[in-house]
Amino acid sequence: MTKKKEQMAEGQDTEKKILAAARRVFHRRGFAGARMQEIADEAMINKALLHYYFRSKEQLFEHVFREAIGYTLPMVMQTLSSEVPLEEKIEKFVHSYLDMLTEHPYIPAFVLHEINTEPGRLLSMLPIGQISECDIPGVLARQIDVAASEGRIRAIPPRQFITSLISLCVFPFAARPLLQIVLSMQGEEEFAAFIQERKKTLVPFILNALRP
Amino acid sequence: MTKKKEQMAEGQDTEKKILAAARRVFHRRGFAGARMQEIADEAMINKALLHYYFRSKEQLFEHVFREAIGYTLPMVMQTLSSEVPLEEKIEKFVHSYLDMLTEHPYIPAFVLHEINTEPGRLLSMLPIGQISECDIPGVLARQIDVAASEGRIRAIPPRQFITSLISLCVFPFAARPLLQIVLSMQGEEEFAAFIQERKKTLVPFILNALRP
DNA sequence: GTCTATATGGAGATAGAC
DNA sequence: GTCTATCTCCATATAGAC
Repeated sequence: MTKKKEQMAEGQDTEKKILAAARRVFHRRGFAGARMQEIADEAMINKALLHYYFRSKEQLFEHVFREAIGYTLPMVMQTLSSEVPLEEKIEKFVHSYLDMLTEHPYIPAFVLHEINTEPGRLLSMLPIGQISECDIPGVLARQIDVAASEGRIRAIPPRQFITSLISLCVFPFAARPLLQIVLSMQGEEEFAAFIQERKKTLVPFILNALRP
Repeated sequence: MTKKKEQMAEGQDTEKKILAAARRVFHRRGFAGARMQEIADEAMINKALLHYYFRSKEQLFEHVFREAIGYTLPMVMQTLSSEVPLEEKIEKFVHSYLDMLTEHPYIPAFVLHEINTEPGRLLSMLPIGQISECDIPGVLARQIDVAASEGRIRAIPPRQFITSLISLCVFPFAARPLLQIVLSMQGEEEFAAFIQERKKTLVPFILNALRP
């Protein structure tokens, strides 16, 4: 292996280490609360290297933010706007979403905060085209209409249904520290058990809510 | 009116103006993102006055945070741990909570962010004693048990039920900017209409979800 | 590519006149 | 109580050696 290849390999590795560290720090503290020094420490490299790889804090943040959106939004949109039957779709959504959030538990609080703090600047980082293109409310409106006319479910305003579906999955992760107090569940494992239990109870809860 | 009284009156007025401005700025930007200068500008006073009234940014923040908790948590705890029948309690909770959040729409995102960012420091600002004292899970566990044994509802783990109840009310406010895109509702009034609609659909949704 | 050292600006906080 | 001016520190960012 030549010196050059070693350097390249190191370089890619460093970039990955930086991104991993930046992810953790930005997710924990948000853009305004994050410190480049803390990111450098977590990546075990020098602060100056951050600027070598990603020019500015702003640009490093943009990577992390786009990545967070990329992990979550496409799955939500694809699942909700697909053509599988409504009942099956609900089950699939709850399971996929809770699994994904278990892997990335800090994304909800992170995205919600940033989107509320700087709506203007961050909206440009969202794939608005994709979002309106896949037309979740439209697809679900049709599915609800059909299912309601067949008497399988009660009618419900599609936007209310979508909101409820997402709320029930995402909120526990965003509110985790508070929930752990109110429900007296301390520790990682207890919360994980709570989410597993939720996977089982949420599907019948929602299906029942729609029952005629 | 003496000079002294005028000064006192001015003083109280200034303190109120500062708190009102601090509330807006902290709610929008969070602790780390807020600037004392911006608070001073919004209050239309000098930056130095902030420190005259509230020694430090930290202390000013503590006022705003405690106030936010005070607006929201007591109502939630009292409503959920009261002894009214379950069905009635659900209706009362949804209405009171959505009304309160409509008045303070930025509190959810604010509190969720801060509690995730600095769990340790902020937990000391929460009335932990009160929370565990009123024992929401205990009261609801009993109510659910009774209602289930009478065949009025299906059994459901209390902590799952509490989480769902709160999620369905709070999340739309915390996720408002994203929801407005996904559901194409632009503007203040459209969102207000959405919340009013939610008040009507949420109660039957939840009651139905519990039906045997 | 990676480091040390440094420039630069901005934010919280204080001193002191009025 | 309220202001202007200023101090001090810290965070981002860059320069330049290796």
